Amino acid sequence: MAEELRTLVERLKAVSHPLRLRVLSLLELGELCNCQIAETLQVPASSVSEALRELRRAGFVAERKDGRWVFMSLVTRELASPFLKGLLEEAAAVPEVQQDRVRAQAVTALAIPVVCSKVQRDAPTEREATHV
Amino acid sequence: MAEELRTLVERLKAVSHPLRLRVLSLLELGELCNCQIAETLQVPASSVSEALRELRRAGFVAERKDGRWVFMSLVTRELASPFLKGLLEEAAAVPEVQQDRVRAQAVTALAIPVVCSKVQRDAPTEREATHV
DNA sequence: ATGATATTTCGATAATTTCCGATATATACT
DNA sequence: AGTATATATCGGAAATTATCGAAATATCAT
Repeated sequence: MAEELRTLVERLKAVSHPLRLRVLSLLELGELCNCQIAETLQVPASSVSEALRELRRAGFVAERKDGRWVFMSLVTRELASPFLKGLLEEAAAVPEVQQDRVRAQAVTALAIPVVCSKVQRDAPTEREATHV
Repeated sequence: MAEELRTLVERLKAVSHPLRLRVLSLLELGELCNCQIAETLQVPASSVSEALRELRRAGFVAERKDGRWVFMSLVTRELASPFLKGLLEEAAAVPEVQQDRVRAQAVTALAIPVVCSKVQRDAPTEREATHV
């Protein structure tokens, strides 16, 4: 063990960001692909991709490629981290995060190709949330 | 309860910084004044003051004025926060933080005026030890 | 192969953060 | 009063980060 100070700070920075924190909390529900997250959070797919890259660099998230989709999930070993465990617990109480989870359930109920085409069409133009 | 996303992110940002994290961890030992921290960590007193301001803004730290000294301490209510508790636990395992605590014990063994004059003399010249 | 589409990287600007010496403010001591 | 000293604030240049459309890359479908 014996984590370096810089490493711990980098991990903290990785989650000190609204989008990245929301993405991290979403992944508590299980693995999701980039487009499912983009659709759930109503943000550009490139922003989600960048958020996931940072979360991966910090060691919180792992990827599993399946065809043209990349499924991201929490690294289970990380869930032993007292800090991450506490953070996820605290984040789960945040209203925005809870709303995201409701949206995610609607999104994951659909087949992935349906969701992703939807992202292609909607994200750049429509920015008003479909309620919730 | 029901913390806002923005609030949680601000709290995370406040500790996503090497100096601020070291200061926060030092305060686990008990209340310390600005100059004791500056001497312990060998950084300019103004940097410590700014670090403490951010930690105060985030709600982690409270001040108690006593003459020309300002003693800072952890807000005990905050220690109930799962995230902060986990973070402090994880930080306590970091070698740099452990070394800081050893230094702090030497510093707090001295009378405060002695320590503070020492800071006045030393801090501006010694620059080689700074990371961050 | 051609086209479609999921994801990543790039580019470029704007906004924010960092750092610390210098200066200001506040209290103590004589 | 004046001097000393503890802390806070300021200034402002450098570094870092945020953002998202556009372009690039990779895979699937026909």
